[in-house]
Amino acid sequence: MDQTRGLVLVVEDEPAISDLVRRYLTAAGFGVHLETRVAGALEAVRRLRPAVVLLDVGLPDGEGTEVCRAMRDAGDWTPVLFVTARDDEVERVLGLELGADDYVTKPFSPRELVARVKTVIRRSSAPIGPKVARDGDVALDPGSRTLTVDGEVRHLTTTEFNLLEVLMTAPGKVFDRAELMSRAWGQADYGSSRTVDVHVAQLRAKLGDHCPVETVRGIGYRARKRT
Amino acid sequence: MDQTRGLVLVVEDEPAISDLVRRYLTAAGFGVHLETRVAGALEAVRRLRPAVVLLDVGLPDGEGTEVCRAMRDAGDWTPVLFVTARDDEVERVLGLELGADDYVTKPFSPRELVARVKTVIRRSSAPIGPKVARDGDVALDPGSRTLTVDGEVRHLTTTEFNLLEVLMTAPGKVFDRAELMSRAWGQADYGSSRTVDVHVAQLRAKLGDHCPVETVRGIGYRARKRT
DNA sequence: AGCGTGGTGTTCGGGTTCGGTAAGGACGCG
DNA sequence: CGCGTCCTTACCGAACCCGAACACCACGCT
Repeated sequence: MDQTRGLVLVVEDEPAISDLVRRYLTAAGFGVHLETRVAGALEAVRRLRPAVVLLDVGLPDGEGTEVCRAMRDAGDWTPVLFVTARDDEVERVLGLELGADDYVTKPFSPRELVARVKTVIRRSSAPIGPKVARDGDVALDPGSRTLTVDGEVRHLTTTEFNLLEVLMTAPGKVFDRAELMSRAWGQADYGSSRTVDVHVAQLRAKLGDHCPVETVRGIGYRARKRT
Repeated sequence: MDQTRGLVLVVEDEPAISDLVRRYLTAAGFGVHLETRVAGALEAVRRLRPAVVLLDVGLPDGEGTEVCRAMRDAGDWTPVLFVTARDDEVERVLGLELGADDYVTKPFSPRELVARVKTVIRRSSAPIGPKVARDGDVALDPGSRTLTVDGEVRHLTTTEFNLLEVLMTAPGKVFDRAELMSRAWGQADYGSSRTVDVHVAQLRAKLGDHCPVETVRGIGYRARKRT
């Protein structure tokens, strides 16, 4: 098992899930180390210096969120990807305080999990410095989760920020609504709902003329490409 | 039957369903191979190397889950999409035990099925470079769904873009009107109407002299072949 | 060359689909 | 209980597709 792409620390107590995750991650070229408790997790992070930590929220001896918080308190900003059982845990996990990088909800598609691990790594291994997506006057900082327009900070809700982040980190690329749902909400929704549209409208209202999001009729949306 | 978007292996014993699925997938540009038994499925996977496997859970000679498990055990990570009859099969199929990539429950809308197949393929395929179809000054980018002529962006409607994309991704190949309808519109039914001609006219109007679409009298249209 | 026929280019209005938006309910949080 | 946020629904205007109708062109025949 070579780990050409880096080591993933998996903290998960259910063997059924951890086995599955291990198989997929190793098949994708990652190394995998497994912990089942909060207790051992922190120690493992320090010792192994993984590229990503995959954290189950519900563990036998505590919550995965504790691990993340402890890491951040110790100055460790290794990317963390949460696995949540219920949707209503999502809000808590994705809050500003915690510093989670992404999350997936059970039951999840293993392949999607791998895809998210890859993107998290790619994001974190990008050139250091203020990692901001920008478009003219608009600057988006995923680290502090803040948006500045004309040098002036504007408040965005969690959903709005996620949505704008997805769009602006791939300028020019067109996302259909299902894909936006999947990326910004963490769950796929193939029903015909106008949720995405409403939040895009919110973004436009808040950003005014600066809003880089444009409509692609019949398909979805995309962020204006900087030329 | 050519398969511009890849081959889908459908394992399904009910002809009513498999016929429907085949129609929609081929209309969407996928190649389709049908198996009705667990027995033949594995062999087909090995031989045909499909881009996706669409597995019915309930088959005459076993469960579709066996196929998935056998594939994974053999080191085959081809994306698998399950079709389940009952909701309570979902948990078992998705992630928790098996490593399916997605699922649909009967009865499903064919449109949704196609959307999911596309999603699964997108997730599994490696990060894509900008694959642009070009002809001289004309460049077509499927990712951003933009058309540039002489470096200047022109707006195309969804239908126009799809049509031009179909033609330009197979330069030199002649398409009759029914085939164009099927590829660009995603539906097979075709009365004798002049709809295609109208949109070709629109393309020519928007692209002017640069338009690579030429008429093949008595047959249909083709994109000029650049060598 | 003239002419006829079948195929194609083009125009245009009706009907439909799609996206913007506003209003209201659900939910969690303080 | 008030507040903020999210999601749904319904309505409306605009963009767009389609089909028909008509003009035009290519080709073959006399």
